[in-house]
Amino acid sequence: MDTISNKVDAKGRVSLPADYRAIVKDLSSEIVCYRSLSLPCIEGCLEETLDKLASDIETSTDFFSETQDNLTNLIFGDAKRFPFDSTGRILLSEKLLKHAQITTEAVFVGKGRKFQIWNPENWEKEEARIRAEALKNRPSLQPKEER
Amino acid sequence: MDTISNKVDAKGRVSLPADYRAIVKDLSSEIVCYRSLSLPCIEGCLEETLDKLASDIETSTDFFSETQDNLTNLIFGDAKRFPFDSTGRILLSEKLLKHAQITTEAVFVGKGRKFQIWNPENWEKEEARIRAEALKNRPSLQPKEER
DNA sequence: CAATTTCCCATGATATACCATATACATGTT
DNA sequence: AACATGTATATGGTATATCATGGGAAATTG
Repeated sequence: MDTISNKVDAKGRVSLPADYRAIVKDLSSEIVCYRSLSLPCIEGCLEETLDKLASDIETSTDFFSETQDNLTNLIFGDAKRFPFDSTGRILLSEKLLKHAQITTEAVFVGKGRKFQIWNPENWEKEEARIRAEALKNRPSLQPKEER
Repeated sequence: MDTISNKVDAKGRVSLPADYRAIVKDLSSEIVCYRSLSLPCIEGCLEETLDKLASDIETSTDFFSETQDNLTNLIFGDAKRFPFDSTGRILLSEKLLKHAQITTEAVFVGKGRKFQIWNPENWEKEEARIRAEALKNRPSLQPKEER
């Protein structure tokens, strides 16, 4: 999956890039979005992905566990279903847009089973950061003819 | 799923958010609410969820099941059915409202199989607390999210 | 019979579904 | 290679349906 930038209109509507939609659509007609815990971006995935995470938590802790309580609150309290309209758009909420500082342009970044939605400037910085990080951790990948 | 704030009128009536209702309604026309054991909020779920909890504990071989048994009894003693009116509202009792310190505004927080109802200010604090906690413990969650 | 509770209808606000246009992309043709 | 044509996507706007909420009528209770 690649990185695609789409416009966000005054109502907060964005087209989910066609490539993303194709993967999602026959499985279900809606996706689930929530604020990233550690980054200023929106995360999206299929509902089944969240369900799986939830049942993982349920089986690893008991009904009265405080950890479980916190996690389910965090995940399900923040996540929301976003159905598509007939042209393949979703209507993002104020809360999500604000968290990701998105106003008129949204960048979709594929992450395998999930994807992220960024403000263009923030994504640019984040990508640079990730690249720098990757190079630092894998010196062998660095071009040698540089010098 | 999702967190939604609705008004509580003078009679103690609140609309159950539409998204919540959709999941509940065809299963049964009423939900079950009770005071949270550990937090200043109301918890709600389907009756079948409580039934499942009870039978899970009956068949459990867990060493601590006696403690859980007691907790379950506490919940059952407190729980009460709340039917909807024709517009999808429930009438919360004085006891529940007082426990959650709710007067004019009620915040619904999704938790997957159940949900909580909070006083807005209390929820704000609680959410901040949970987020901070989750960030601290993030390393253990990370592997699951990554994939 | 008074007081409380339950039920139902009316309204305004909001979100959703639908339709129309514009843009980009790919395909095939001259 | 350039153009034209067709298809699929993206974007903008409007009508419609749904929901939250307030008020009041009917039913119930003490």
